[in-house]
Amino acid sequence: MKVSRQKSAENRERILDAASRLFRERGLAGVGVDALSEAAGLSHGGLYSQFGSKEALVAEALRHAFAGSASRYEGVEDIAHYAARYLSTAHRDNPGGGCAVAALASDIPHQGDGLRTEFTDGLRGMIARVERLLPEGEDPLSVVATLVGAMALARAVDDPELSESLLAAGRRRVAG
Amino acid sequence: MKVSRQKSAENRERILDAASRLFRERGLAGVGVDALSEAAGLSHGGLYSQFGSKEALVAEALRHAFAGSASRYEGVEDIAHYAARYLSTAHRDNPGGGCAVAALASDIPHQGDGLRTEFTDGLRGMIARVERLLPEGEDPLSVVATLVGAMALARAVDDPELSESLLAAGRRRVAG
DNA sequence: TGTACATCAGTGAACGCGCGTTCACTGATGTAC
DNA sequence: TGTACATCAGTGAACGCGCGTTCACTGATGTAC
Repeated sequence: MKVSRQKSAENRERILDAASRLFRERGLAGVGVDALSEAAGLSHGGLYSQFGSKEALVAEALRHAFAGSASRYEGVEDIAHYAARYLSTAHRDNPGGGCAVAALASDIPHQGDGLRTEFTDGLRGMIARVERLLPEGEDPLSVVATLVGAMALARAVDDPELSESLLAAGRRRVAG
Repeated sequence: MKVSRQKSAENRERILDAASRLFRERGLAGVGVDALSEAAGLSHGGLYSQFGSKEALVAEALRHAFAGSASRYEGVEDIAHYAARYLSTAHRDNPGGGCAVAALASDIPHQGDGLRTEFTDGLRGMIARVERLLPEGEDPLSVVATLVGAMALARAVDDPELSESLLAAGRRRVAG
């Protein structure tokens, strides 16, 4: 059955919310079209009528995730505060609602050009956000590398103590 | 047909070489059993007779990759030299022969306990290697986070200039 | 050293399954008059 | 405002395909005598 324009727009938003969360939680290859449509409360056909292909949906979901990241650090005014929030256990334990760069970094090299461009744009946004908080002359690229690396490793290891140490070491290194 | 013990051991080694390379190049989910056995020159049945399951093979291949990493930095005597080699374009462009930590970091959180333990062991090896090169009091964890983060991002972005800058920024940060 | 035979690494057909995608269809929406 | 009808978001069955895995079989190896 047809559905009102507003309802359709709501459905689209619901798909993107679910997709961007699931992709960050389980990786791009770890979420199928069925899981995506079920999480959004539609049949997979409905999802195809909105996005046309899984790859197109992934690209939009990635942009959606980056838009959320941009707003999440708005009130932050110094790099120590940023690092404390980024390298927190709360962020580590909530990849689905967190930074898409840290969640998907090693997935991206195996993806198509469109996705890599989307990812690069999102990373540039993070770099710009960090740069505004740094003293003149400090390189935002190495700070971002440290933040992303520490978070990715803290999520990967199976030793909680080592995980905490990685976060703490990253915070110290970045905040000086 | 049966095969001599030596031939069988050679086959096992050949499978592990191919698997550890392919997994680092395409990710754990990106390589199927057929691709693995073809790369090693066996049927997939032969692969199963050696390893029993894909997950068991992945675990052994990961250990195999880490063993290679351990030997690759043997001659290195200071951290600047280590960083220059690790954050080189040669390493960036050869993930299949490079560091498994950087290649697989964000794959690992979605894997079973055995693999996470294997990964954690490999990461500890890298941390120990870095620690030996650092001056007293410097934290090897933040150095490793910077190295891994810079490499993962340099491989992910689609802008060659940004990629080079990420490597260079990491080298500067680590080497002082 | 030579013969008989059990072993078992490797073969290849077949399995069920979930993947991404297609498509004929439905029926409320929203437009034309 | 009321009626007629074209639109199109969403449904659900079906598709081919590649996945990981199983298993009856093969035949050279390596052992027992």
